[in-house]
Amino acid sequence: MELRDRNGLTEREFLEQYRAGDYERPSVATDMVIFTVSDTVEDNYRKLPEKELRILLIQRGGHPYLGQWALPGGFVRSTETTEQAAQRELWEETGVDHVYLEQLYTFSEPDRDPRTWVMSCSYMALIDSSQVQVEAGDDADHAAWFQLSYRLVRESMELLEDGYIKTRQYDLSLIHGDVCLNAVVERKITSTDTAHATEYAIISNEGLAFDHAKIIACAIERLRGKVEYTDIALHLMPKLFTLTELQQVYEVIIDRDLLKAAFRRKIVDLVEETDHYTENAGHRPSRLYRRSRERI
Amino acid sequence: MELRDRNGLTEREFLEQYRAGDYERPSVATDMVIFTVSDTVEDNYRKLPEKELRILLIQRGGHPYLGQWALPGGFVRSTETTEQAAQRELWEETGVDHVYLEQLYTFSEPDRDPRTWVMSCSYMALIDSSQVQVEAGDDADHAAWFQLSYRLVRESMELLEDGYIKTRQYDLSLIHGDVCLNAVVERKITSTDTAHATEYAIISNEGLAFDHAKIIACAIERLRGKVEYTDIALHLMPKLFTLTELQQVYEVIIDRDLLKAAFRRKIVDLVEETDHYTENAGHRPSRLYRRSRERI
DNA sequence: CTAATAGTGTCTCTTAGACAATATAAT
DNA sequence: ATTATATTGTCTAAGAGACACTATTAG
Repeated sequence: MELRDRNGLTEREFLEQYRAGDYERPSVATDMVIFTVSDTVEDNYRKLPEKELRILLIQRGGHPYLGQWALPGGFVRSTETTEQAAQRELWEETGVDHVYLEQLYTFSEPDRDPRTWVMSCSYMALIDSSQVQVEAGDDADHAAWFQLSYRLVRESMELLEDGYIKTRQYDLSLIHGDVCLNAVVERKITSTDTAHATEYAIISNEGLAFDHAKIIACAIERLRGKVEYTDIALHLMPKLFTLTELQQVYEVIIDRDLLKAAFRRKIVDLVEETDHYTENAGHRPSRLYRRSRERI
Repeated sequence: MELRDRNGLTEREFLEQYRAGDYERPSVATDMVIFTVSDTVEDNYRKLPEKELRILLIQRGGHPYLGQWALPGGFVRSTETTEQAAQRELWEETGVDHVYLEQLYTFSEPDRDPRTWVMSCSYMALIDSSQVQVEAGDDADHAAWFQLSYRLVRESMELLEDGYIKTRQYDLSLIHGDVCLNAVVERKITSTDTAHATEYAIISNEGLAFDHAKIIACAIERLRGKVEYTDIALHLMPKLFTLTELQQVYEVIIDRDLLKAAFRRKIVDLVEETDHYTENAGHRPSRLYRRSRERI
């Protein structure tokens, strides 16, 4: 049972004498796309407020990208996983603790950070509006919630001998008060008999630091995809909500209107009725629901 | 336009004087789950051979995990992306160049490698059987294709106050000749109003190095998921194939039989007819298809 | 002819899309 | 009563599951 390697060492002996090589190592950071949904103001007392999708950004106080806006993030420590680092970062920035958290993608272009070799393991977090207390973090941070929109603006397809290249350009726009950030992100899918790859590229970018436009694009696409076939959207809802509110959240995520009857049939198993109703709405009250504990 | 930070430095000045901190950095490796599909031998001249799903493993020649089997992989260099490292590794191990390649997940438990702090950015590759020339790599490598099976063996659900914990245990079995590796991987989904997380854990493990049982489980689940709604399976097919072969590949991936008529309706848009047919089959010849260049 | 697979037709049941009808609190 | 939303019903078209029937080759 005492296996020895070609130098005659047992595993214990090998590990005791092991010294890490002195080849270069990257720094590894986590960057987080933290989503929430908020109500817009509505002055007609009878009308329901609309929903908007927001993410948290932090204005950079030092080089590089001084003054520009970046995703919250930080370096991973040798005593934690990337996920724990993300959770720590989330807590530091928002004071929120237990949320939906999902790893997205690891970005590793060697020159993505001008300082040094930094990989970013990105995460997506969903927090419900009732947990977003203040206007986020301490003011020193210049943290702010930006309204997000992400729209297809160009689509093209090139046919090759044995496959195709499909290119889609999306307009990413982030708005917080007077601050308006804009980027165009391209998603290029190459698919031939012998290869298949998806690449993101930043075509234009105003005010977003690093390659964060790519990371945000990646997050929205994941969120849009998962909304269709999971209960992920329910993690953006408070404890109690109406079905119309839930539908609004779906609509703001996929950026498309849904038919009420079909929507309700689709999500009926994801929610549970309660005996509570909305009050003082200026119209017929709506039953309140909560996330289902059964199924899925 | 010349922004200066709190020390009065411009970005160029800042980057020139920048020295990476001396905090600890992880090594980052890529590990690859390389899938292919092969025919089993069939002696009845009339019967079609069955398909089996295989992945490439390499027997370790040094500590740690001496003699055990590991995924092909290697460290990422500071001049390349993780994806390029994966491609390089793939080329070194199989001599195959352009294939379907997809990032899976970054594993970062600090103690996942007993030598030092190593994160693994894992990739899945699909190569078609016609590209698998020899029995893989040089013999010195002890590389081998293992037949893979991954089956749900236990499922349980615990209801909580505000959610549930769903636990699934899968039996992972890898066979190559007389070598038989077995592992049980648990997938635990915790979902409450305030949190949501998916964790993998290795319950038992015989002969697989590191946390590679987790990585393999992650890859199969991704493959199974994507088979349902993309044309991913077509990257496992040679240039020309019959619809029955394609159905066999679907079946071996999802480990379930499909109905012929329904299957053909489902994939009709993913393939294109050719004017070629199988020959000498001992029964009615079958039309050969190729991957569609249109659509999707 | 026989064995084995190839390929197509059709019935049913379920689901998605579209639209309509009815219900109800606050002012 | 009016307004705006809540909730349910139904028609249709499309799709998935299940099964059966016909076609075609090597030997």
